[in-house]
Amino acid sequence: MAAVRNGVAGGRRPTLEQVARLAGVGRGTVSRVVNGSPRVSAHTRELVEDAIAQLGYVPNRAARALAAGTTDAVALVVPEQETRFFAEPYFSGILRGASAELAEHDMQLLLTLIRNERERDRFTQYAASHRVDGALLVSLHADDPLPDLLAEHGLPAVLNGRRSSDESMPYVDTDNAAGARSAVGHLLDGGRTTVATITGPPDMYVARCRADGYREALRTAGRGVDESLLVQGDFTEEGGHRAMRRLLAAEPSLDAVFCASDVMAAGARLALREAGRSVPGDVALVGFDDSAIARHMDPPLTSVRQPIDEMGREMVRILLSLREREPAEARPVRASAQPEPDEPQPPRRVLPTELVVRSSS
Amino acid sequence: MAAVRNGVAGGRRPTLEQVARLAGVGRGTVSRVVNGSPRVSAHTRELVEDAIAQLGYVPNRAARALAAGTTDAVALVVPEQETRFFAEPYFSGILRGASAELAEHDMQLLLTLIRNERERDRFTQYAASHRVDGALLVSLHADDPLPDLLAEHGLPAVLNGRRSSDESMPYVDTDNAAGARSAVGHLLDGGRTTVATITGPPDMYVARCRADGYREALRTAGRGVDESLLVQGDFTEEGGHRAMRRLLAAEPSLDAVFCASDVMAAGARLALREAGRSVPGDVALVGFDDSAIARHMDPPLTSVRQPIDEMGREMVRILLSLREREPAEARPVRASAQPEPDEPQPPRRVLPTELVVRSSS
DNA sequence: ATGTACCTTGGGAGCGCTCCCAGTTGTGAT
DNA sequence: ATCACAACTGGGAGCGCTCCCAAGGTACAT
Repeated sequence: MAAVRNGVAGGRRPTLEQVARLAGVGRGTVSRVVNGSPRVSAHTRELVEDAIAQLGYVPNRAARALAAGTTDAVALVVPEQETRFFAEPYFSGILRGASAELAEHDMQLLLTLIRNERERDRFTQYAASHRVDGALLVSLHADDPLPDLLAEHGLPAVLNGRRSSDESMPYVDTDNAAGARSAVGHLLDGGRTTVATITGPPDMYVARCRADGYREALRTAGRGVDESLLVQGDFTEEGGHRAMRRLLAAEPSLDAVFCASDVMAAGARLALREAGRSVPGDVALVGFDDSAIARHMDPPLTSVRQPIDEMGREMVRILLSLREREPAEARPVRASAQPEPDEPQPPRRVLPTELVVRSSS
Repeated sequence: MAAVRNGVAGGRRPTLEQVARLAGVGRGTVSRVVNGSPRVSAHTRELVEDAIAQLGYVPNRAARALAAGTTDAVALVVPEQETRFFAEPYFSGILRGASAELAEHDMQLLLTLIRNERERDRFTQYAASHRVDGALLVSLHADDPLPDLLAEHGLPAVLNGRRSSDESMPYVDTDNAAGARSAVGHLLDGGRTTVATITGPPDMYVARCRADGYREALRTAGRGVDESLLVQGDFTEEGGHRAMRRLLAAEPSLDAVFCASDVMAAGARLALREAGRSVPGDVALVGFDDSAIARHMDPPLTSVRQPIDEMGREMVRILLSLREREPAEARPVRASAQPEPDEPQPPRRVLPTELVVRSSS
């Protein structure tokens, strides 16, 4: 590799040192100016800024990372067994929100898809080598060891969605129960009498929340909850299809269904069509997520919208606030059950949902 | 991976130096082992590997980046005026493919969404500070200055899709004309007589290619091309809707339409429904992209699939090969029109498409 | 004047790694 | 035994930045 590093003229990128020389000041001063420290006189600052502009100086991030032990980058980690997650606007919403918020803080987003054991190890190593200042964890399964691994390495992390009702890590979630309540309430308000629901897998907390919301809405309306009207799906179209067929067979008088996801609603819609039931004439349908699918269904699907972009943004905000609390240094592994006095509990945020009414209900 | 990460003296992460001390060798030797250099005796290598395992050593990437001038990360850049791009499986496919290929090379993916001027500047700076070894550019407009800016900074880049027929940069594209030909050929084979097309904006090369494919297919079948059957859309649903209405008004006898994107096909479908035309009975419909929308339309849409994952992978492969040709060092800005003897022309790759036949045709 | 307190400033000391040049050792040929 | 040559190995010299301490200035009170 015969790299001729510096051409005679204009080859290499200018360094702090060169800026300092040109401005006639010391390195430290330039560093202060670049980092916006207030401890620089106005006059000197101007001098340095001129030199920076003249040279087109851009700080070398690698050097900064090495010297300061901070990287100005966070990882967005997506365990990706489920392609589902990926194609959904959900993902892109998180991405967009997180990216926008990070940009405002002049930080970078590292995207990490974890497909298998090997890639998880790879990421753990990466985190261990402190190439990122924190991690946003998305679509995590309850038994994923990743959060613990990160905590062990002293890397701050924020979850998207709780893994259980007593989530111990910082998280951002939507109010799934409230969303479900509004959906079911809407169906009842519309005069529907027999409202069923197609749920997600019960080992997912989000699915339980939505099912609970369904029950609460019925109780609030003074109706009893017929557990046979809760049928389990798995967040896939095929699962929604099966669930709907089962419902139709068991409960012919059914006139409304709340599906815990749009994708399942699409499957349910198909089953209804096959059974010759019209939507919303015979059966009203409501989904969850307000995805592209919802808009393109026939008829367009009423659905519960989550403020996804905002979730992404909020995750970043929390992550950054975390960083301020505990310096990026690897802290000793401490019993996580024992919070410190000035850190009463991990920050968390639950965002509201909104019902988008379309013609399926 | 029960690495005993920190010996008695907890706290900091082990360094090369510590590994060297423990193994009783020099820093250079450990570095060689870590980087898989062959110039180390088997015995010494074993010694070092033991020490690494014992200490749970993970190289500090920031230090490596600084010392070696290389970062083991590439940026995926998405100028995002068009949300379209983002929700589509197209994006996630590229992402998935690129991520998988990068993981195999132990490299990281930096995702950069560029929403405005400010963010573009930010990225340019970032690239200039050499925090990435290269860039994957996706969904670029023909007049985007980004490629030139990157070239100026000596940062290798690969495009997704050509900007014109004589693209000067390395790129990966699909054979859009061939895809269109197969779609239109399929419609003709099905006995359709009056086949129209809804095109994309003519200032996008991809749109022109698909329109050309449409023409070629007609000619190949021995039919003339009636230019009034080419109606311009803009890759949005609304545009597809408008275009279809125009077509229906101008050409009542029409019995097939090839849409240059699924999204436009969805709009067209709506217009057909409004006009009381059945699909595929009265009018056959074919889209392009094979997106989620295609599968969920009623009836499911026949569409042209592109090997998107593979495109992402291939982009990374090309980028890495580029890196080998020209060392990451900032090379002197050279006249780009003057290729070097050992670098005849930028690498490029055009991948084949596949027609996915569903019930809309 | 002298002292005190507070700012600003320069620059040494690393951060952990790679590069590369000697130095050391081992091998085979003379 | 001697020499040439190759194969290993150690460690100095940075990479460009931040951190931090001490030096120098300035302003005000004593």
